[in-house]
Amino acid sequence: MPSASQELRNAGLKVTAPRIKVFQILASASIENRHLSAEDVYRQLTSSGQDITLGTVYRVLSQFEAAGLVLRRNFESGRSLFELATEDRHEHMVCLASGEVIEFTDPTIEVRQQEFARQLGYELIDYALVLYVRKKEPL
Amino acid sequence: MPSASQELRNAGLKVTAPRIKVFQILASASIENRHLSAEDVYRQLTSSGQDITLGTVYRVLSQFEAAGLVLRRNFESGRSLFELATEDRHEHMVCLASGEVIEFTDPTIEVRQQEFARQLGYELIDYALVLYVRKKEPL
DNA sequence: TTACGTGCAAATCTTTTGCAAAGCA
DNA sequence: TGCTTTGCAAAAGATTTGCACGTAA
Repeated sequence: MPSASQELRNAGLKVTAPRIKVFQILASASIENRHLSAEDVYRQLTSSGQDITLGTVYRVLSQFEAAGLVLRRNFESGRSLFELATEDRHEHMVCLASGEVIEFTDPTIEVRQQEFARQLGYELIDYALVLYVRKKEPL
Repeated sequence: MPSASQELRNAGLKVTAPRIKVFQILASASIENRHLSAEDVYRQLTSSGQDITLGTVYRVLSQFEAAGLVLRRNFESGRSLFELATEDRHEHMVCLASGEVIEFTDPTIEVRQQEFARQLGYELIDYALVLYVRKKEPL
């Protein structure tokens, strides 16, 4: 796995302390498949003694997004969630009760949709799928 | 087609002028498959001489959402878009070349996703699917 | 050195809310 | 009449931005 500095350089971004820190937070969150708000990133940094501004976190996240390092999700209204961009496709399931975001993959979805588009005379370039769900209470 | 007043009564909402007006705006937008922001609804009303507050538009839209009359979408960041809830499900296919929007339905999609959510312990409430495609040139 | 990045705080935008007046049933 | 709804304006929450200073290359 390339270092944060390396990733930043590859993306054409000047290497600075705030960018490295934000990248590392996102990278470790990525391992647990978690989506973080700007506030989340900010709190994780300040609570571990790091010195950064919320405004800077927003600026860094926007730059990362523009550079293709990060994806911004707007599942619910009111705030964006950020996740490190990876090569693998995954869909999102959003729990309407808790706001929790679950990632899942379904290899057949893409195939089916490719087929669907093809039948109508189109080539499938990309797609967005979000399931809105509610956790079932055990009876 | 039932009147706005009738729809409101059926939903258990007291019939008031602001509610009727907002419902009618959404209904006419629905014919063209357009999604409106609260601001859009507000402007359409005030610009046609109607007297209403943006705050009231928000309150009415939230009540409609709670009553199941309206769906709130969060496609892009920053703001919600509202559309009248209808019986029929349809997906959207957006042509990246022409910008054309094609509606389509696939009865198997919902079934498969319902199954998927169930297996993970969730109940599927709704989902959003957008295909980004490109028109194939006949060779 | 020099253009770019950051801290700080104020500004902006969307949405919600408290309160008193007005309206539906 | 009694409870709900609305207007008005202020509040709240998320995100952006202007400016002066600091810093990577």
